[in-house]
Amino acid sequence: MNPPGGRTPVMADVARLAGVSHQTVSRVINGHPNVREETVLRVRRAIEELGYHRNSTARALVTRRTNVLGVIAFDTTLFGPAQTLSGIERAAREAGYFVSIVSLDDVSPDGIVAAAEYLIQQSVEGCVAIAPQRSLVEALADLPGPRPLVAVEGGEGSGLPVVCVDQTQGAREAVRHLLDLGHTTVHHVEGDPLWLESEARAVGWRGALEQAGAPVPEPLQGDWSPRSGYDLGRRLVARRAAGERVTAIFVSNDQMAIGVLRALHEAGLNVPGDVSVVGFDDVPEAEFLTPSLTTVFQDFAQVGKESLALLLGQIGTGREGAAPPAGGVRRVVPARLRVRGSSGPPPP
Amino acid sequence: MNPPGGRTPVMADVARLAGVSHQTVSRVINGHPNVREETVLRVRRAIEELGYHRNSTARALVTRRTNVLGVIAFDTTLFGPAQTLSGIERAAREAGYFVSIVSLDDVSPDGIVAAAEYLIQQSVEGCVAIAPQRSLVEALADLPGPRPLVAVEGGEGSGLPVVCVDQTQGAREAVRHLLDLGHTTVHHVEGDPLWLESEARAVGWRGALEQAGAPVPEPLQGDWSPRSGYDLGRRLVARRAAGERVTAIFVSNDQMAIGVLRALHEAGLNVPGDVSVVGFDDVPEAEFLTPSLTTVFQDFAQVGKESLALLLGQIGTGREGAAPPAGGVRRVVPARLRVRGSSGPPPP
DNA sequence: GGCAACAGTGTTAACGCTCACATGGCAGAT
DNA sequence: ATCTGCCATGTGAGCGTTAACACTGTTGCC
Repeated sequence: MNPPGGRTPVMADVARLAGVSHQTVSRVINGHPNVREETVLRVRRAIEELGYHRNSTARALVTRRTNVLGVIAFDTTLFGPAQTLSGIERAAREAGYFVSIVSLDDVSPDGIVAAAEYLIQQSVEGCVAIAPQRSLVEALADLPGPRPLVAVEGGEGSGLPVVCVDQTQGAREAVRHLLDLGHTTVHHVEGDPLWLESEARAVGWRGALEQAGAPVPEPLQGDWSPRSGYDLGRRLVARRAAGERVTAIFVSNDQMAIGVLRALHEAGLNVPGDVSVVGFDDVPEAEFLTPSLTTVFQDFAQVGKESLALLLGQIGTGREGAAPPAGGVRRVVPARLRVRGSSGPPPP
Repeated sequence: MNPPGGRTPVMADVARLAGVSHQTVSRVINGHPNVREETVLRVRRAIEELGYHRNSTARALVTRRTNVLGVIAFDTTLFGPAQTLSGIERAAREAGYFVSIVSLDDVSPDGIVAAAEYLIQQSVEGCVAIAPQRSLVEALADLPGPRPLVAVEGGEGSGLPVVCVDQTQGAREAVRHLLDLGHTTVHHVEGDPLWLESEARAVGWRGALEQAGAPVPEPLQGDWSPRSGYDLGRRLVARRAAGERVTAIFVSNDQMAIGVLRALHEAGLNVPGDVSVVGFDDVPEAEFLTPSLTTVFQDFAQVGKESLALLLGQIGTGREGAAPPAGGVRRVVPARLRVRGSSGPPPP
């Protein structure tokens, strides 16, 4: 490169080459209006020639804006979080922000503190927490962590602004769909009991049953994994063998539903002939399982977009010194039932 | 807060409160050895009291190290990339680096240039590209993008250091497994033809057939989606109906394999009785499909770890001014066949 | 007793940028 | 001719930190 000493070029190098002051270079870079056309061109050429790039660190130091947003996530390999993260990342880039992520290995308070510390260290301007667990949301709400902070799927009452899918409504629709088909009740395989989504879906399930005056069977607790679905599916098969009437199962996510389907199949039970199964998430393969899986779709991309919008709103108001929107900001994205082949009328 | 004016406290504020110079504060923060125990304590107390956090921007400016690594990814919602990203993130955090991600919406040259630009803007110290497509790798290798740069799954010949799973070996083992079971040949459903993984697996498939002297049927081109698997599965069913002997199918990923299974099922064909199916990826649900899916496991966590190690190595050598490791650095992580229920001997 | 070595601390100068203000020129109004 | 105002540009300070060096006082050794 051209600049003396082979350093990476700085603004002063560009200025020298273009025959202007460093301030004029700055003006050109930032699109300041009052620069003569010809000067702009000359500076641009110099920038090109030197391969100059603005040092974002120096800029951040003086403007006090890092242009970095943080994302705290729990398990980004799961379908939902991965989708949400992707949505956030896209929206952030469009808004001119960088995204720095930290994924937690476990929800221990220590881990959360460390993550919060980590993001503060990095001087993020704001943060989205994909925080599907009550303990995590609460810890984040109380901690002196990065602010502003928006929670995705965080339950109510934490005081944090929240964006979430209406899990309860989705679950209710799923269960109502099964009841409408003629089932006298619906069994439930829950997700990881620590997750808010699991809780909210269970609430929806129970609500729909109670509203219909249907009996509420004991739910089974899984952990989202296909294996737990399989194990609990076998449990349900055993209950059935013991005389309990199990004709419909609402499973809290699609992966577990796959395990349940497997257990039913092994027991020689037909889906939906003997037992109907409904999942949650609408993973891409749901449609192509055998039978294709009735499930509940969540618009994660929308969740990502909304949470970023909320966060940017907070950053904006924060900067203008206005009062942050009063405690209970909450945006809810609706869920949609997708009826497919795994649900049908009960056997006679 | 205590510091005058309600600003966020800076080092000088801490220094004043502790009755030392700002440099001593800096020493305490950075764990410099030559500070009296009692002074350390006093400074720590002052830090605590003021809620002081080091300004990472100022630090980065003077040390010329941002402590940020970039990750360029293509589609982080797919199983492989999501896993790899997670592995990278974890390894980076352990090494004391922040991770900034940018995911490409498409592989257009423009998009790539924009992503490269974006990361340079952010002054990343290095970058991992989860770049599964030839065009992407080549564009990145040629572009004046962020450096050092490590490619994950990038093919050979780009000159970039590469970490990848041995796709070809995995595919070869899968096909050999089917041939060993007695199949006279193995059909192949390819992934997205633009992806290197797809290419490498096809190479392994063809190689194994040729080595065994088996005929090489025309492969079918998919796009990784369950739907394409389904469509191509129906195509194979049609070929079978037309008299072609199709008893074993090697599918380039598990999602498509699910679609193929569905198509076979719809045609009344039994797996593995009539047709054997082998996938690739070993997604968590593979074991719980009906039948459980024989597939090839890839250790993505390992890939993430290795790529980060490679990148850190480059950053290290770069800093010490040593020559970068000669062109062809390439770390290969082995793939492992997981035999399950979807593969068996051919019908008589 | 004198001198080197070192621990413990302070002083000053960068790092590369933007902001606030200063300057000079030229148009139009007075 | 003088003033006002705006355009185009330059000058200087400062953002908060670390690095280099300078300065004390104590210890150890000949």
